[in-house]
Amino acid sequence: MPEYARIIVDISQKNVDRTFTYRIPDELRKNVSEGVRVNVPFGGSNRHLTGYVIEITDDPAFDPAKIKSISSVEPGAIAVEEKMIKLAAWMRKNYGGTMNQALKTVLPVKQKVRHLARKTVRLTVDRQAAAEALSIFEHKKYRARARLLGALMIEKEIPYEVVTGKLNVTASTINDLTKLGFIEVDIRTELRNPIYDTGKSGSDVKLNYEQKKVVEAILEDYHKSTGVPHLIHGVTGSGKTEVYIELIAAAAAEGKASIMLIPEIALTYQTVMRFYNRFKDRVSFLNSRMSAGERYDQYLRAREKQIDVIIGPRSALFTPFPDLGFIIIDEEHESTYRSENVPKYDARGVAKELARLSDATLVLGSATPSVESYYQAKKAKYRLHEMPNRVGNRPMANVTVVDMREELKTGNRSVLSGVLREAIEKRLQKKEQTMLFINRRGIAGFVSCRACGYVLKCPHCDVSLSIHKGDRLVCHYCGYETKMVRQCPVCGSYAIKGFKAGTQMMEDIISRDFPKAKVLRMDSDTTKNKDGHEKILSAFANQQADILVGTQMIVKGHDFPNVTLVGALAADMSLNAPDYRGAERTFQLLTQAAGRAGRGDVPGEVVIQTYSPEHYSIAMAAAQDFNSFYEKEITYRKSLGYPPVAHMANVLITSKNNARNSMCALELKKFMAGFENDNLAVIGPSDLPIARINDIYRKGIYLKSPDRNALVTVKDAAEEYVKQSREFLGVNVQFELD
DNA sequence: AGCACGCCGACT
DNA sequence: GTCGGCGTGCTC
Repeated sequence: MPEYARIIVDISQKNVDRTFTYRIPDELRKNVSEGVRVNVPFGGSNRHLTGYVIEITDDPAFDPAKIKSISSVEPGAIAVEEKMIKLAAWMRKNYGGTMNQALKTVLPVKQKVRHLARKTVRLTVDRQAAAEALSIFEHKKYRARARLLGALMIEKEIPYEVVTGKLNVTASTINDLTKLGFIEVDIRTELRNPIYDTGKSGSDVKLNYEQKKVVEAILEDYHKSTGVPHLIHGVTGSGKTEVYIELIAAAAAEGKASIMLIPEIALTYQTVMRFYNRFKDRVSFLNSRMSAGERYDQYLRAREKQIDVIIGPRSALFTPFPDLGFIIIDEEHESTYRSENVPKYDARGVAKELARLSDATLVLGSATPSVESYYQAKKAKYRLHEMPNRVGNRPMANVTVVDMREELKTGNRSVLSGVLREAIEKRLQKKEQTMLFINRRGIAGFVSCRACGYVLKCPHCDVSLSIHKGDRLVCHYCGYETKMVRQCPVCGSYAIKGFKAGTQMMEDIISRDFPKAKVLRMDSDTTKNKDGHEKILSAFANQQADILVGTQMIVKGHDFPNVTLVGALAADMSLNAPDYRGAERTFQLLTQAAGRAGRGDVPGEVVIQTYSPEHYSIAMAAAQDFNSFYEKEITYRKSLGYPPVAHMANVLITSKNNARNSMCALELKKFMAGFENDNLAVIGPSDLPIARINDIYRKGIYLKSPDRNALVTVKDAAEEYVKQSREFLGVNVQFELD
């Protein structure tokens, strides 16, 4: 029977920002659970504080004689924070990590609050009165009071941290002087609004029949609070955004706010303006360039019900709206919805749980839904809405697949096929634009010796170094940088050269082959500085270039009315990725790329270059046939027991010590193998594709089971096992589910 | 953050 | 002696 609760008290101060252990009295036992708000005695005078239960445990982990008891459970409706803590508890359970890590993800507010509390200390009496008081204090040897008053006579207003820090004046002194009427503590909480009114009035958009039907269907469920998530499968250009806007407006009319997630890269100026024109200052946006303070202001505006909708990347999910209507996830198939950091959560899963906790409705939308989501829709766990037509019935693009093996046979050794070359030539003549997208995976710009084949590698990671502008070699994983070498360090040959990064190489080839064309390049290199994205994209939109060469990032989100040709190079590169999602990713990329062409009045043309034209992901993308692709893919997943038919967990074991890491991986595998049965397989340990990053060695173990809960059980047991075992000191074990 | 404890100068 | 400001350290 769990006896103790770990509690975080509601004081935003660094030295108490940790858990304290309290006893759970018998009569409260059934009311105390993770996320509940409680009252506890705290400190020498046992003053009453509220706190949040973070964890329930049997382990006191503290001198039991000194442990106090929870005095009461806070009754009433679920506070926003409480809901978020429940969400954190759920995330920890489902995605691993510690409760503290989960909390930090969910309550960024808590971290920022102390930086934001812009408190200042100000003099409230005139100079003469202050001078009089100062001389009295000095005479009486009241040093702290004298210090503060003296400082305030030079500077009328001083930040609170400076007073307690540099001036070394304690809160009690500040209190006393406040009571005596000499000073005042000023707390400023002015909220910034990142959107500026352009004065343009909102244009009323008329929904077409298809859009109206979807909106009505979703609202019907929404009003009935069925809790069923919705999946909108709408081709590029079918007008999903208008549907979202209608839903958000409908919820706002009832005083409920909505969260809309977008892949960060897709938050373009056009999107911002569309929402702004409709919702004015009742909409807020989040992005990674915003300062912590600005972001925190948006959270406050949400809590104060000043906004009806927030739009942002996956972290926007944790906006503390007291009353939530819709959670919308646009482009739900995007990989950016999976967090890279612990807890390695999937925003779609978290959104579903948050919707459940808030009695809100989840809406997923995509032109190429993820296999997981579509599978849920097929099983009637999600309600599916199809939007197969483009707004205004614009035609779909014509797609040509070029077999690069045939090109080679006919003597074309260039990366451009004859078909694509001709098509580009035609666009240049007609003054239309072209986008070339390269599946970058696998063709990074590594450096190798032509004489002995030696490849330059990062001294800290098991990856090859990439050559960058000038003669620098860079590791993409740890940021290690060095100068390009002239001579092979192994055989001494001078024939050591870099294969340029895919996009850079393409840019050079295009410039050589089409000397008259103006070319823009977009990849992680050219977008590194602030607003790099926006600059390149707007230059291209303003037709300052004929051809845009880039990585996957160019196929996402943007509308360029004058683009009539899209070329996909090395389309099959992502097929060879070492995981089961290769085909899905390839299909999605190509379909999205095809959606970029011909959005204007001119029908588009798409050329897909590949070495495996027969592969279903490429053939179906060319035919723009999602359903056939899905059927093939789900059959494949079924036959091999991959998600979403079965569930998987990746266990990542990392350590600075290679031998120890391998040993622990084996040890852990042995432990988990004890759970194996007909329904649960443990595979590994195995070397990861990158066996070392930043001098940290990495091993992987995989668990497979049709029952997700079975995986959670093993995960919990293994985490406990690792915590107990001394051998795992210095070895990090992370779990990632599906 | 806010409270108690112990130190130290000042005043009765 | 003792009163009261001040600084430090701790809070389950």
